[in-house]
Amino acid sequence: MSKKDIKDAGLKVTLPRLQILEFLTDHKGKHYSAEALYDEMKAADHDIGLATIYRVLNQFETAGLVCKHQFEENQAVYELDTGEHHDHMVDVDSGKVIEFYDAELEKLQVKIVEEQGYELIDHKMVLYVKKK
Amino acid sequence: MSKKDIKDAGLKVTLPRLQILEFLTDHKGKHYSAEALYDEMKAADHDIGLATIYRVLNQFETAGLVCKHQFEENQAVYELDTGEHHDHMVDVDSGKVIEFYDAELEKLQVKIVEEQGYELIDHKMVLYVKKK
DNA sequence: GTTGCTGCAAACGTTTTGCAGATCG
DNA sequence: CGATCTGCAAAACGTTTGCAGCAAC
Repeated sequence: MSKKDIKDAGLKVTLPRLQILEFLTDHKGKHYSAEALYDEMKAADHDIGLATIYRVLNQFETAGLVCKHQFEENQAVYELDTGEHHDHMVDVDSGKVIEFYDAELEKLQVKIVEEQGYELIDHKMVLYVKKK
Repeated sequence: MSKKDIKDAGLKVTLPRLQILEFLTDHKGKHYSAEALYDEMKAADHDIGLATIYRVLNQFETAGLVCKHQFEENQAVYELDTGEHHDHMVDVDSGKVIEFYDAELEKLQVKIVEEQGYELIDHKMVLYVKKK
């Protein structure tokens, strides 16, 4: 139902937006940098400029269609937002990203911030790991 | 014991390095961007080029003398590494950074990665919070 | 037809680098 | 004195933006 999602975001349903959203939908759980997505689009014979990729990803992020992460400090990556919150571990050897969700961890975070008199708005968590 | 730390890192004890390390030592637990540090050095009448600040911070990070964090996605900040691990929460209204350590949280992370057959190498965690 | 979108190239802010001269040991 | 370091300016990097033409509705 990608067209509807774009429309609901108050955006025109254009070819670049459809193609990007379709690609991310077909690759749920995978993470792409703007540049990587640019190459993927080119490989699929979709001629989209890099600037458009950035613009569309930002719009999609605002609309809650994609999530943006910063696993490496110099480049952001994006993935489709499926609505199911999860955190990530990155295998430092292979670069592989593993998604996980841990209810206890989520609860603990709320507890920690409340102990300090705060309310949890958002969090960022990446575990860097290595195969045993 | 700042001179010794610099020497132990295999670096020459130069004025810029001493002045930067001294400043960070005098401001434990505070976080500075390279640019902010540059301004602080200028304010203290220490004429250090921005490129040198970056170079020295990178060398200090490699040597384990300072920690680098990415609270906002466009600018890294540095703080003295006191050897005591801690995580951070950022007040989204004031920008204030609060350090905390939670043993349970640390244990839980190890448990989570071990369940997946991994070993925890490092982690990155920032809680974005708001006063209640 | 009007509005909003796209591509291109140029601009941006942060960080890195090449190099000639200065400093450390 | 030799090795390393510094400052400067220029380059590099990922990302954003201005603008003229194009696509969507």
